[in-house]
Parts: sequence; C-alpha cells; structure tokens
Amino acid sequence: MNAVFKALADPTRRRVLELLREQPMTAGQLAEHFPVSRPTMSAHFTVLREADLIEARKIGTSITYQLKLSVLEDVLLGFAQVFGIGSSERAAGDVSDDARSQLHQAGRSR
Amino acid sequence: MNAVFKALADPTRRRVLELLREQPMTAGQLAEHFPVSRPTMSAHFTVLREADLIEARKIGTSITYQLKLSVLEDVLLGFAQVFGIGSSERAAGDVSDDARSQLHQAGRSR
DNA sequence: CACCAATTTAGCCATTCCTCGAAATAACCC
DNA sequence: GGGTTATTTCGAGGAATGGCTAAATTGGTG
Repeated sequence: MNAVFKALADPTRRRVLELLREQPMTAGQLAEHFPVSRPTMSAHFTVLREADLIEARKIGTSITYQLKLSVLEDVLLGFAQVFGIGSSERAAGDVSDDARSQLHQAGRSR
Repeated sequence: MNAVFKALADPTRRRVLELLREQPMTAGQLAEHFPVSRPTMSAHFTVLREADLIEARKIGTSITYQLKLSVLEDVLLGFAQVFGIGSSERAAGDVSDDARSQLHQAGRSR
C-alpha cells in the first residue's frame, strides 16, 4: 500500500496507468508517449510492477504491460473509506470511540 | 494535484491526515503520535499545507491544524473517476484523450 | 552464426526527500 | 524584562529518486 502511493507520486507513472487503462501496451508503445529515455521508462515500470499495479507478459521480443485495476481500486477505495469519502457517508466524529483511542497520551500539552 | 499525491506518498503524512479526520489538533498533539522530532513533523506539516490538504490556525502560542477534507476528496475522486473506480461504471475507452493534462509533448522517442 | 530489434541492467550524476540538533520566533506569565 | 512553552527555520547529512548513456540480455530472422 505504501508502495502504491509511492508509485502514484510521479506524474509519469500515473499517466502510464491511465494509458494502460484503455488497453495493454508494450514497453515501447508506452515509452513513445513520454519525452524520456527508454531506460528511464523501464525504471518507472519497475516501480509500478513492484507496487503490483501492472503485470508484465512477454510476447516474443517485446513485453506487454497490463494494468491491475483491482489493486489500484482496493488501495484507493480503502484509503478513501478511512475518510468517509465516496461512500455517501458524512463521517467526522461518528467514529467517536475510535477517535478517543488516539488521544490518550496527548493530554499533557500545556 | 501532483502536490497532493506527493504528500500522500509518505506514511507519516497519511497518518497525520487520518488523525486530523477525527478532529483538529495542534502541531504538538500530532507530534506526540510519531517517533520523529518536532522539526521533522513541522516539515511534514509544510508539505501537507502546500498541498492544501491542511489548514493552520494560530491560537495563542500553539498552532492548530485542520484537515481540508474536500481537497482530498476532490483529488481522490477525480483520479478514481479516470479509472472508472467507485462509480459503479465500467469505463474503458471513454475518457480517451481527456487524460492528457500533465505530460503533453511525447511523440519523439528515439 | 551473425544481425537486428526490444528491453533491461549497470554505472553515474544531480536533485529531492527525510531526518536531526541547534538556534530563532512568537506568545504567554511572573 | 526574564523565563517558559510551542513551533518553525536553519544547516547539514545520508538515502532515495529520476534522469542519462553505454552495455548486456533476450528473442527472432536471414
């Protein structure tokens, strides 16, 4: 999960995921969309792969990357849920019990 | 938006946001929840503030931070939407070239 | 086998990031 | 004013990140 957020921190990588949303593409095809070198793109693919956000499949001499949408979905939805985002829930103080548990060692401020 | 994802890339900062979801807290109260120094926490607050994810209000000698949930919500939902996540939509090919925004000039590869 | 095409690995450099202790601010209190 | 508290700014170190070129790898083809 931390790996996913780290992966999402770079604009190039986010864009790669977006391109991959439409259809699987080879490393070369993806690289054509960006103004950086192939090795640099390769490094980005590695980050995405290690975050389990994409999957590589070798076809002949080229490598096709495919988006693992469910992984992205799980992380995004899971995180959003913590904040009551997207679930038409208003959340903010309703988790009362939970809120208290985090403040127990905070009393001594002044 | 890039700033938001950069801010979310660090576990400490994500946790700060979670703590702030329950209620506004002072810098000191927040710092008590983490095993790092105050200056380090202050740096994290700066990143979150520059991403517009939190808001600072000075009260006497201390500074209270408050989560700007709507900003987080907009970014998360906006990004998820590009992938058809969370909207019970299956999407795949509809947002086609709309996703351009961040990296334009791409054509020239070799 | 020799050659070409697609990708990755290796090595390097510059920048950014996370962390710290020490010092500077800012606001309060006696 | 002097002292204390809360927080930030400063300066620095070490690790991670993103970029490149050159070289290695892998697979297909004449």
